[in-house]
Amino acid sequence: MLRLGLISAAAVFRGLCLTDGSTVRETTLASSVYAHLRDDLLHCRLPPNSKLRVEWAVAQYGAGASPVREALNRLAAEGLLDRRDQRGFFVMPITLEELEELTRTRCWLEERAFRESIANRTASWEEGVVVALHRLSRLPRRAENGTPNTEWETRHRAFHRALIAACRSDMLIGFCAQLADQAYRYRQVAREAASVPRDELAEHNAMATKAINGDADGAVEALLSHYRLTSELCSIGLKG
Amino acid sequence: MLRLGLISAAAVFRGLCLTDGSTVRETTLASSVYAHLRDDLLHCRLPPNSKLRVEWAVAQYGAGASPVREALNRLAAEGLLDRRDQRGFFVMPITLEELEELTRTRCWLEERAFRESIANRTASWEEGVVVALHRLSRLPRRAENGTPNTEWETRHRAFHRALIAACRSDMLIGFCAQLADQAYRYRQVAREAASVPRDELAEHNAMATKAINGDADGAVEALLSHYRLTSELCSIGLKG
DNA sequence: TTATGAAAAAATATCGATTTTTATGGCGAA
DNA sequence: TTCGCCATAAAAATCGATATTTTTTCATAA
Repeated sequence: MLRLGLISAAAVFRGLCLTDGSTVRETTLASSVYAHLRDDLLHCRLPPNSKLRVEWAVAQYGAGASPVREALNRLAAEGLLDRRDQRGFFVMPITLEELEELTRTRCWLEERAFRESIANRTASWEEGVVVALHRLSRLPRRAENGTPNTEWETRHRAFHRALIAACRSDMLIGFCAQLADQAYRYRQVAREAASVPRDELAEHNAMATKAINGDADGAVEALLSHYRLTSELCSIGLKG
Repeated sequence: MLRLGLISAAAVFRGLCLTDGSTVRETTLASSVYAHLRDDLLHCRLPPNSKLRVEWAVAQYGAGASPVREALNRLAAEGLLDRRDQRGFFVMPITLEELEELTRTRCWLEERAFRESIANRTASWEEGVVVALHRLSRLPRRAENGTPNTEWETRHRAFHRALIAACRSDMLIGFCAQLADQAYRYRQVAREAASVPRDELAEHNAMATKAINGDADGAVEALLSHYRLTSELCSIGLKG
């Protein structure tokens, strides 16, 4: 069946290029709406703190209320939306306090995951890190005109996932992914104070190399200062 | 409007005594169904690995497909259900491997949360711990006939929440709560090898006292052995 | 007997309309 | 003005029915 009427172009095709993975063909409308909404939330195309009306989403994504509400419920459970009974859904706010809590929590969890990964490292884990780093290094972070490079973001996410892949806890990896989603929102809205020059490739190189060499303390130090610097730049972007 | 027909008694009243809190009056059908389903899942009244048909839940909880599906989507996002597009929802399985991963992850996160809580302890945090411990100590874990005491479980959860309450990360507290939910399921299904005698009050006392006295290492050691022992008993119950 | 595939049954996913609740906009009174 | 209060509008929540997909059944052929 082909749905017609007041629908956006995005709604026609049940697929999407995701931030944390490749293009996927969604099988249900609910999952399609979920993926699109998630992408719009991560890129802060939906303003933080604003109300997200069901009717708006219905018109925007070309689905009925049922699949839209299912998608909204998922996103609320993941912490990207705030759900209030009888009141509707709201885009989670962006605040300095939340950024600080997020950064703290993220450093705690990623340090543990990274240390476990290093302690349990195998050849295939090492290879995954090397490949992810190589792929990341082949792309510029932004285009010449300063536009963020979506593919770079995808590979960046994949690289950090590769670092902790051997930690032996899918649950912990999932938590880290949730925190990475939140951090992504902050980077988008703050535009990360692009003025400060930064050699990200060197940073990524350092943490990967040290991890592979079994220098856990050094690797963790590199990873955490990477996150803290990013957070600091976001913080500047938020204030300024 | 009053719904009639093939509905269970539970469906009539939009309220519930929750495992991790007191009785709440739910405001929407979706939230009511969510709370009931969650409770049934935590107590393994819905068999692990079994299919959870939407129609069954509709009949069981006396709501339409829309609110039921919203509830199911939330529970899937929280890791209590497995959602497969076009296939439906399944109760998450109970396996030895998952128990081990769960225990590992839980120890990592709770240790961090506990250490932070102790490092940032305040008078009101200490008082919260003391009160929670006292309340827990006033109830038997089981009735004389061996029936688990629901109120004890509630207070047990509250006690562990109190321990990490000062960690300065609601996100981490939320993750710990999710892991506690999972652990609760394992304890229910394994019936926790009740044969082994165990002085749980002493265990709780030890971790609380050490934490309040600022003995972080000792408190963490007490907390983690508490979790590991429980996990071990569950493991025995699962195998046997 | 086992594999195959179409028909039937069952279950999921979705829509369109209705009910219920909340938010809004005057309008008169303190 | 500012506060309440009712009528209205808007939005959320929910239902009942339908469309779509998966699963099962069962007859038939290899």
